Amino acid sequence: MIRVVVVDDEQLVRAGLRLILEAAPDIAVVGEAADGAGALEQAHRLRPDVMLLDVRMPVVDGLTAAADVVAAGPKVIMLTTFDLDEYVHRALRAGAVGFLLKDTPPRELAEAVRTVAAGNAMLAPTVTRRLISSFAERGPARRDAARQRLAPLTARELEIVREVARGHGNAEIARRLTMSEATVKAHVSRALAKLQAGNRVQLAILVHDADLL
Amino acid sequence: MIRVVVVDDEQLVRAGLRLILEAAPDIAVVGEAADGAGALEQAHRLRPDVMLLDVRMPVVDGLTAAADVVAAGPKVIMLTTFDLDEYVHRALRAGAVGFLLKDTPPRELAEAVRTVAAGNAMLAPTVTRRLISSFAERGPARRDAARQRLAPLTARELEIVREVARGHGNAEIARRLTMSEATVKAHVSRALAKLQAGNRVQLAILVHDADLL
DNA sequence: GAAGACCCCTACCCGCCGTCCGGGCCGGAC
DNA sequence: GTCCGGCCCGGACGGCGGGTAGGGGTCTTC
Repeated sequence: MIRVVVVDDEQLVRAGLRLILEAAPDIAVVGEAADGAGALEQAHRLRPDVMLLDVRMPVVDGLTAAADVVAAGPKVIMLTTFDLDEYVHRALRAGAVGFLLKDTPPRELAEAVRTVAAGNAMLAPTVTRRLISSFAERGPARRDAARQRLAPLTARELEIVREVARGHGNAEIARRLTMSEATVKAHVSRALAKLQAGNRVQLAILVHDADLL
Repeated sequence: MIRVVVVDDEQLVRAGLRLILEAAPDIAVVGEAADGAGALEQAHRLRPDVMLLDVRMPVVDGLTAAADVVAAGPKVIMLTTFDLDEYVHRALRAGAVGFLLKDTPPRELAEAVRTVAAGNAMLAPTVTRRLISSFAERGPARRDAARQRLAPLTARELEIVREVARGHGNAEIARRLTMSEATVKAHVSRALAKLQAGNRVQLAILVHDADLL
């Protein structure tokens, strides 16, 4: 049985959600709250599996409460009428694993609760669409290219280049890896040649684009 | 009526998908193909609304064909047995708006076709989950912090620091901005002091985190 | 209109970075 | 065994990078 708490400032909405969810045999609504503060309190006291959080609420809104609720244990599904980008960003950064519009069909809402309880994620289709495009654009396009360029490096060379990318000087790198500064320079030089780079800055950029830290 | 083409190398799978989809009154399977080449041909000839593409196929696999199919018009939903990260990355970069596992329930499959046809996106829950976490991590958290650190720089200093972040040497920067190399050094030096950085590499990292190029 | 603040530019000195050269070590090929 | 190639290490030299000091320009502020 999946234990759910419903949070919304409008009692009518809470009642509606409760009706929808309790129609499912494997879902039980064990609590309700009317704002973010109440949500957090319920999260600690009832320890539900899933929490449905309205975005806009008086006093403490859902987005503000989300991070604390997530930290308290429950999976969080955000509910909203408008899928504004800013809402989505903040919600996902806060650790929410669901983001649904209030016009979601009842069956999908129950399905979302199950999906989230199982450790997966569920987003409204429009949200998914934009998440994908933001991923495809600034996604691993450059990252994979950078990794491929770094491929010819030796394990040791890569290790040193990563230190370079952290902004460390040769002397410091030498201390960290317990070797002579001259050796560090040699490795850096070899890396520069292999990657056809002129600067150690360019090495750092490559490593950063490749996401290695 | 949503017009769909099903692409899979196994005839049995194609037949199964056709059965599932044609059970829906608003979906019609208008074609089939057994590999990526066939998929592309059908995409051009039949101009379907949606194309279901298996990832692993002989000759031309689905991931390779996806980009061309997308360019030809149809929305693409990828189908696979395993949701490997690499598959997902390539598929989304190729422009696919759906990524489903083959164990998806029939009802959801039809729903995915409708969702995609309507211009939205549909991913398997496990895929959504990882997409979210990759988004939350590399969110604008660090970007804004970096921009704030760069704030005290003057316009000119920022301009020069950006050149530094591109991996250019002082002499080259001097040529580009038509000034003396000594001047470039002075600006860099000021920037280093303001940002409490020890290296020009650290400047480059800041600029990159701030997303300025 | 003079002082002050800020920005932009320049010149010189030193330390770090990068290059070139070479040696020791291990693996496989024959 | 011997040769060969790749990888890791080290030393000595030239050039680039960074620190310091100072001059000129414009805009505010009194």
